[in-house]
Amino acid sequence: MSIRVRFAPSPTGVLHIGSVRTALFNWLFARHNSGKFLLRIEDTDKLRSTDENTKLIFEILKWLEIDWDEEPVIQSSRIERHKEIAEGLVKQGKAYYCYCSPEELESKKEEAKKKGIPYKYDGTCQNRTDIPEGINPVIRLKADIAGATTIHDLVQGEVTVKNSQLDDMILLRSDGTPTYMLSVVVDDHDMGITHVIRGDDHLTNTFRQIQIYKACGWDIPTFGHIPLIYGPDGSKLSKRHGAVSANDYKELGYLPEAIFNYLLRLGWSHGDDEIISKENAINWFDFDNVGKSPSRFDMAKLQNLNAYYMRQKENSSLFDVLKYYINTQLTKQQEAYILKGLNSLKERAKTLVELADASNIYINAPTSFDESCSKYSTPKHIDALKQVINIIEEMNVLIEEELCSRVKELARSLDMKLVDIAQAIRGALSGKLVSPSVFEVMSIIGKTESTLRIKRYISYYDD
RNA sequence: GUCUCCUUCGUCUAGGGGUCUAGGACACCGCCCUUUCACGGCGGCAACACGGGUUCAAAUCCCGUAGGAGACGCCA
Repeated sequence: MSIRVRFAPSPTGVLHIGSVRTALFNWLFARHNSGKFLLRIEDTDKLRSTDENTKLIFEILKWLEIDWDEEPVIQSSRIERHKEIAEGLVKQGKAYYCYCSPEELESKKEEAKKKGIPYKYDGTCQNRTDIPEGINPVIRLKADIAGATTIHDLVQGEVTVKNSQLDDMILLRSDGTPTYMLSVVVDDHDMGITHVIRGDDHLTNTFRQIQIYKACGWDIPTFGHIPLIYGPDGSKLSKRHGAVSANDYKELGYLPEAIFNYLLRLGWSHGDDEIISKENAINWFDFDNVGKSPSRFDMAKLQNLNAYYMRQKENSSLFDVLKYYINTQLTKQQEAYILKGLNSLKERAKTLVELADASNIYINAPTSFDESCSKYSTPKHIDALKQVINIIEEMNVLIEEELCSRVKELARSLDMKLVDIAQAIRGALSGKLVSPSVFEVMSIIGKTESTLRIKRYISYYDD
C-alpha cells in the first residue's frame, strides 16, 4: 500500500516554525517513499480561525517549495460527516448521550483535585434513564478501560499506556460540532492516511484516538511523534526569542533554502553532513535518524546557514529575492551597480536585510558620517583625499586594480599607510568604516560619483 | 497530583559493548591572509546528568535518583 501522510495545521494562529518542521518531515517522508503528502486545514474552531492565517499557511509552504498532492481538505466542511459517525456509534451502543452540565463537571474536577486524585469522567450518563428536558447533550465514547494499548511509534519506539488512564471522552459537543479527537480520526481515516506524523504534544492523545479507531472498526495508522522545538533557553519558543512564525523568518531576511536545511538538521541527522540539498534530503530522510529529545532553536546557526546559501546563490537570482528587502524603487543604473557589487556584498551579510542595507552604498551617497570617521579626517587625510581626486581625474575609466596600485603609490609618496587613505575613502563613500573594497566600489559607481562623495567628505571636515 | 516522553561540548548532533585520550558543525578565543569588515585557511577551549548494577570491557544494556518537557478541555 502506498504511503499517504498529511500536514494538518489549524489556522487559529500564525504558523509556528515547529509546525513547519513537522510539515517538512511529513513531506520528506512522502517524497522519499513516493507517497502522497496531503494538506488539511483544521478550522473547526471558527471563532479563532482566520482566512489570513490559512492564506499564510499556503504561502509559507510554497515559499519553502513543500508542495502538496490533491486538494487541501477543509475540516469545517466535513462536520456533517463527523456528526454522522458520532451518532452511528451511539446507535451501535459504543457511545452515549451525556447530559451533565459543564458546571457539574467542573465541580467534580475540583473535588478530584482536592483529593489529589486524577479526574476522570465518572460515566454518570452511561446508564441514565431519566432524560432531562431542554438540555442539549454531548456524545461521549464508551472507553474500553481494560488492558493496555501499545503503539510502535516511528520516533518514540514502543509506548504503552494503560487503558484505565482513559475516560469517556466527548466526541460531539452540545452545539453539535465535533471535537478535535473525533474529527482528526474521521478525517485521517477518510483521507486514507497511513502514517500520522505530528508533534509529540499529541503522543498521549494518540491512545484516546485509537479508542475511536477501534470503536469504528477502522485500521489504525502508524504514528510518528516528533519532538517540539524550544527557545534557546529551553522554554517554549516565543516572540521574545526572536521569531516564532515561519513568516517572521522570511521578513527577517532568511532564504527558504536556509530554513529548509536548518529545520531538517534540527532533530535529524545524516552522519556529519551539515549542508544538505533538497535532493539528498529526499534520498536520505528516514525516521531512524530523528532524535527523541527536544531541540532548541539556535539563531546563530540559522544565520550561518543563511550566509552560506546567500554566498552560493547565483547573483541574478539572489538579486531577485533581494529586491523584496530594498525599500526604494531602483533605477536601472542602481540595479546594475548592485549586481556588479553583489559578489563582495553577499559575503559580508548574514541575512537579506543586512544585504539590502549594505547595498545602499550603490543607491545613496552617505547623508552623514559616523563618529568613527573623524579619525580619518585630519589635514593629512584630507590632503591625501585631494590627491586621490587628482588620480581619479587623470584616469579615463576607473579600473579597480589600477586605481588600487596608484593609491598605493600615493601612500608611499606621502609616507602614509594604505589603510589610512583607504579608510578615509571608505568614510567618504559609505559614511562608515565598513564596506567592500573601496577600489571596487569606486570602479562601479564611476568617476563622477566617486569624486562627488569624496569632495563632500572633504568639505564636511575641512572648514 | 497522575500518566507519558526526554537527558553526549553553550547549541545542533555523530556514536548503537572494545577502533572513544568521545568525532563534526555553529558560537566563542587565537594566529594567518588583508585597504576596513567579511570570506577563506590553520589552531584552541569545551560534553557522555548522578548513583547502582550486568560484563573481561559501557557514552552505548538494565534499574533507580535528579532535572526538563508534554498530556490530563464541550482548544486544536
